[in-house]
Amino acid sequence: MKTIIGQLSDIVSKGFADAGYDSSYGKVGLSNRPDLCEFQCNGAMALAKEYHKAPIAIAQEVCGKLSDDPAFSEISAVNPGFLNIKVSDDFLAGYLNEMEQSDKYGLECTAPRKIIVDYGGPNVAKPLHVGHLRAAIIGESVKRICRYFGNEVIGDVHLGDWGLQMGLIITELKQRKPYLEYFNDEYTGSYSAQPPFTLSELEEIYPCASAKSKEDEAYKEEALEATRQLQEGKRGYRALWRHIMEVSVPDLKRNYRDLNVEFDWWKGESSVDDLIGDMVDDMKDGGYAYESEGALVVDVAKESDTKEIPPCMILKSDGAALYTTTDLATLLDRKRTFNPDQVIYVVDKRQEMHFIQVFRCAKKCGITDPDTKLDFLGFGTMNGKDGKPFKTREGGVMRLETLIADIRETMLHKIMENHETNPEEARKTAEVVALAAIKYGDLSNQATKDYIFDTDKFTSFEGNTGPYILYTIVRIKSILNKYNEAAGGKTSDDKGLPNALRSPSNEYEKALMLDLAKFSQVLHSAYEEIAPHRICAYIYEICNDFNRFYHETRILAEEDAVRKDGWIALLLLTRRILETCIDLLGFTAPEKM
RNA sequence: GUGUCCGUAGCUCAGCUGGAUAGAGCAACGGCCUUCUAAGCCGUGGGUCGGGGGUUCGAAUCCCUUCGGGCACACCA
Repeated sequence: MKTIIGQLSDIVSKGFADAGYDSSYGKVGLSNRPDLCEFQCNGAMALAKEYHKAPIAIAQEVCGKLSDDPAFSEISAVNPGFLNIKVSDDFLAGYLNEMEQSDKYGLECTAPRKIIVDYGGPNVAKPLHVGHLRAAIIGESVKRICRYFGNEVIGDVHLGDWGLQMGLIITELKQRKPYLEYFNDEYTGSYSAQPPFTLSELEEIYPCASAKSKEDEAYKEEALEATRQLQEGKRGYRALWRHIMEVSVPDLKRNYRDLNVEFDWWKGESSVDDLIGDMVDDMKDGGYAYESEGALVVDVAKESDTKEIPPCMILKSDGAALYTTTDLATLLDRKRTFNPDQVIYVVDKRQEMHFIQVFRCAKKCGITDPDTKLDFLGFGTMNGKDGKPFKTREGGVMRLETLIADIRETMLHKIMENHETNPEEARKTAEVVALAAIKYGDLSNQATKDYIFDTDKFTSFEGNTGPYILYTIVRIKSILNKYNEAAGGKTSDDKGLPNALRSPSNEYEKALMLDLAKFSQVLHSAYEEIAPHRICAYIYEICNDFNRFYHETRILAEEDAVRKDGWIALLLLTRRILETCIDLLGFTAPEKM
């Protein structure tokens, strides 16, 4: 079904046409003066010039053609030329009832496309830290939004498992345990099934090696050489690599599960290693790649560039692959295995230049089809309250696990303070609320901007926070459950509940209904702009309007059964819309809190 | 240096393809619980939208300029 704005635009456009004007000026938008009207059309002012007429005169003519339309309870022409509109109660109730009956609340989807969302990008052998949080949260939401629109969507974690960091780990391990068979070139037997390190050892090895390489030139050389040998297929190193993956990947999966983040593909840089050789040859044969200062590069600059875009480096002067190489090969792999219409990269915005180069290079060399959309959704830095990148109190990088545990702890305390519940139940609730606090805190900000991760703010029950949203949903659930119990229902199954909405009986109810009616409109903007924060702003508005309505209306005590059932239907739809939205954001609501 | 993003209330942020009196939340102050979860609701105060020009009937929004900040500028990822 058409969005409410679409439907109103159709009506107003007809009014313009009936009055003898170009109907394309009849576009209706949300009111920016809610005190005056619910919707508005500014077309008359834009038309004034073309017809050499006062805008208010045009608006009055159009208004005259529309004043009897049953969709409006009020339409007026206001200086200098606004058309102010209030929809009729019946129109609104009718719209919501149609929504209620429709799949996805009447959301119109375009033809399904194949989309890959590339988010995550964690390095194996390195614990997830707060730097990975935004990619996970935003990417998961983007994936869900794209999927809701009926697209075939793949979430790919795209592990960092093939670069210098692997060489560094191997080098450090060799220094510590040179006697291991992996370092013996003469060894031809099979390697141990048991990894020669534990997860915590591995997590300690990488930062240690990384630090050494920055000070010790020879050490770094060795690591580079080890990286190259690993990529060339040296047996012992490949075996070690498998061990690193065995130890690391399950831990990553566990961490992402805690965030309610799920990937369809657990591919990585290493997955495309065998594609690199041919790909590079093709780039050379096609005349795209040439040697520059010892390295193999492809020019990607364009005349329209406002700044110099350096050539895209395909191979380093020592012949090893790098970030760009694996990203290009990944695009090739994606084309061959999935052939997506669109690939969305949810990555730190500091990497924008890299992706400009990769995208251009991929198109230029035919690695990606010309009509495949490559989108870079660069997100900003997560800062602490001091406005500087988020750190632990000691100034180190905070592990994601620690952050989550801290927030859960805070939530648990607050829940225990507010209600007496059994500790086990409180703990589970705290986990659910904590996740909402973290995710909503992130997603309610525009992805592209830096934001301040303020634990006190995000875990607060007041204001524009995840817990406030959840609290509102829990309130609704509570009423619905009580209604259901009183009616003798035994489950919280929606099927037994009334679902026919009535015309609003007061301004609070109408405000809530208008919010719900905007669902499709909001989702379209969130989808088209790849902007989850639109959904946050939307549900915050719903929650505010619901709580006002709630405060003004004694629902369960209402004696008029028809009216009461209408309200229950409204609550049910409100709850379903809210739950749909938070699911798109990547979190859930508890039963109680 | 070049490019790019940003600058909105004391703080954290909205503001759709230009529209009417620039909005929320937090913090401050004042109300509202014998009634469906007060983790709520209602109200008060708080702004030269960094500065200056321009386009337009109309600018926080578009253009130019200036100041202040973030970030990026080929052999890391």
